Amino acid sequence: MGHVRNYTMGDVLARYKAMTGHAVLHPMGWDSFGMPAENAAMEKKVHPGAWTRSNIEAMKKQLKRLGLAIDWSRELSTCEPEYYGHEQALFLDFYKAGLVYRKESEVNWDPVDMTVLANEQVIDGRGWRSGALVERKKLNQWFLKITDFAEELLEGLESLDKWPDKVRLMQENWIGKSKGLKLTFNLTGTHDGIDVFTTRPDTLYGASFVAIAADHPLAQSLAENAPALQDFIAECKRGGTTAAELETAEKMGFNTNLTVEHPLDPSWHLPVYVANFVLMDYGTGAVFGCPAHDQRDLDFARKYKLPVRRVVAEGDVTDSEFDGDVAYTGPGRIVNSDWMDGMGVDEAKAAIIAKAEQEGWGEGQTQYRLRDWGVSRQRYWGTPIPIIHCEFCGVLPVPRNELPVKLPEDVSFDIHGNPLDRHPTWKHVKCPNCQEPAVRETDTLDTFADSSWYFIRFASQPDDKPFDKEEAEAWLPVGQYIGGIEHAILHLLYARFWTRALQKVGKLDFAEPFAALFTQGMVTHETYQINRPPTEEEKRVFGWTDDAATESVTEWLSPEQIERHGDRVVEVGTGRAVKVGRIEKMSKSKKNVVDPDPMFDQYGADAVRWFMLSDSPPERDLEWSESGIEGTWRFVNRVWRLVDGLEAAEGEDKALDKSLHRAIAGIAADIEALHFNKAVAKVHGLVNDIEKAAPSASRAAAIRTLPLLVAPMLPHLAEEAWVALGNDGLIAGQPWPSHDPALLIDDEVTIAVQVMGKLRDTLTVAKGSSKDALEALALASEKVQRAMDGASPKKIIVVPDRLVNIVI
RNA sequence: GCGGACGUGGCGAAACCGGUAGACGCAACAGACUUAAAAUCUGUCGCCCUUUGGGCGUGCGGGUUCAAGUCCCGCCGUCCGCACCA
Repeated sequence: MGHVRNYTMGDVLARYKAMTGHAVLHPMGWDSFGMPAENAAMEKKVHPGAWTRSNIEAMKKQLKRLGLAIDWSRELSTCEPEYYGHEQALFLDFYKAGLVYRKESEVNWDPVDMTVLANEQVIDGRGWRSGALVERKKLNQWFLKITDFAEELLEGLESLDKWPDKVRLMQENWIGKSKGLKLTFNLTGTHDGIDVFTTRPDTLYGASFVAIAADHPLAQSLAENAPALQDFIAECKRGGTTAAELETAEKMGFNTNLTVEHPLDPSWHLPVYVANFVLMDYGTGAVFGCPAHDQRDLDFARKYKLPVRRVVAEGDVTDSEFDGDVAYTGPGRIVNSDWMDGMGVDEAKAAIIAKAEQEGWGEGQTQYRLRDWGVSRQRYWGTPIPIIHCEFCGVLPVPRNELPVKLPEDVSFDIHGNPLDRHPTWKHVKCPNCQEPAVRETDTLDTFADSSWYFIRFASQPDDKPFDKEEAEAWLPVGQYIGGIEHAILHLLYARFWTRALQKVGKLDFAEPFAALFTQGMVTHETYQINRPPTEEEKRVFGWTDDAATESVTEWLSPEQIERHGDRVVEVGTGRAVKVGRIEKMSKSKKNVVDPDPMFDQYGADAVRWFMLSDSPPERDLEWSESGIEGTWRFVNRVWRLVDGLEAAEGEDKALDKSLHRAIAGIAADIEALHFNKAVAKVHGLVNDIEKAAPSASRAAAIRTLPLLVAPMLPHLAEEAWVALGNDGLIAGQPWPSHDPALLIDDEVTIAVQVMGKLRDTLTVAKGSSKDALEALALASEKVQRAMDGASPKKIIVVPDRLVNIVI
């Protein structure tokens, strides 16, 4: 249903835009590589390709029933070599341009299944199938240099004025530009130093330790002769790789017993720790800790009993000794900092950067939180990375005339690990340079690569290259992109990067792929659970004894498996009590899904479409309900009855004319703004007015116009109505009806009359009445006089055509 | 932990630049039609009271203003994202 909602919105817009004279390209494709297919292969013993293609067929059938005005001639599927072969060509273009490189990076490693796990396959620090404690392991992996574009991607956000502010802000934070100081702490008694990046150089006098990442070269070299440190580093590597896990893990440190000199006072020595909360990927992999003004540093300092020195005054508190467990990160005057005392935070930052640069122990630097895009996946169901590794010639691109590098079909998922790596023949090739035996790269590309350029392929799809520049540029950038908020950062940022990368290698001449973005809400439904005794099978598998087996198993139920008797909810058939759970996004795992097909059967596609557009604003979640779909079905029938019962009549109905012309203008404006729920409300309003009106020429005209107004939303009904009203051809080709602007203006308005801000009366007056006239009318009102209770007005506020407020 | 949002009747919501809170729909209730039911149609529908009137009301507590759902400050609650799900 989530897709149904998404595509219905796009379809309404596409149909409306066509009616208003625009050339519309409304294509459909399948982002069809990825883990679900491999999971299905493991669980159901089907080939990922067969599983994927049959899903696509089923979904396509469903979308066709929904009545989408889609140009199916441009359909594409990312798992077919006709698509991913071109992607491999683009990858090689990027490789040639220096936008691709290899480096070591950590993955979640399941030591039992001997396989790499995705973050979602790590549950509470354990592998989802094996239950083994997950470790972090380093592998050589491929990266795209998105950081080369960090500044551009940040600046580009400003031009995206048709994107939600929220998404732009999320991307801005993701890129995470920060200005600070990179400085070197000299290791006491040596000529070596530790480079540290800080955004708070103003707190340098509050430093009480230096911490380095477990992967930091210094930590690694110290560990060579220190088993305790080796153990500590191993400890740090336990657990997942996600930011949430790393940052919520308990702060741990290992004292190296080394010290560094404070750059502003070489006689002041700070201890050096290896710490689990310092990330090698960000900055220099080392930080200095100022506990009084950073929460993480404070937690760490309290745990290891390190000094906590206040260097920013909190209000008038300036004591050197810092109490409490909440760091102060707000503004204030610098204190206890020698020559910086009395400066503001920003002033101090600038001053110390200047001093560091002058004295040569540091320099001002801009850092980005954005990391390069790791595109390697140790999986089968993805685009093979077109690279060959030769023992003698090194890393070589696959020759262009050998593309596409196709996935082998004969693979098995019986044992773990990457099937491409295990395949007996696939990876063994001759080196294109020296002809000696060599091996293919067995990593495949992140599926985000597939979704980073599919919109270009929609616009232009020649056989011999990924796209034709002129043809693609004729359509692009995308005029309106509709997707879920879950894509706010990664997909949208990668696609923006990919487009820029194409621009850099000369394939395209624009930077931003999506001119306008809309993020729609999810379709949700209640969840249902029952407790039931275990089956014999479950007892056997889980080794439950008969005693233990009296404990019940909790199971999700689908909406068809429950029925209501008043307030009671029970399971169909068994009558067991059902626990009604939270309203959540429809998902197969919680079984709270509603299959569109039976709904099409029962109510028709138009009623389903209307439901998707009604009530909830499109950016918010929509709760599916049985009574809701019945309501929309009734409405579709009402429209049909109006058309079916049309009688020719004479005479003008001015009020209905106004209602019609307002609806024409209002519905158009709402669709343009993607306020589909408001457009639906306006259609309801018009239908109500038509039903109430007596027969007249105006009423007949309104009924004849109605199908055009609902055509983008209810295309099937509209076509039927069009024919029933005696018109030729398809309504889909008709222009949107025009409206008379004169009919949108009222000659009378109802204004509010308040006494002391409270509503006491309303008055209907001629539009544009003078302030004096409104004031006089308001004071003359009996209700107003009663409310004033003899008091005399002190002040009267008059907002023409709006209200009068009398202050006494 | 960091970042982002959201909170209005029984429910989904609307309310443009601060100017009549609750348009429109769902559910519910009453009535008409019917032998009956469904469908359809008509009406009621934020809460409270001393009911041609009045008081209260947009998560909670403050503030600004003639006037606050809307602006400001502080809370509370819920949801989403966090780089190998897509």
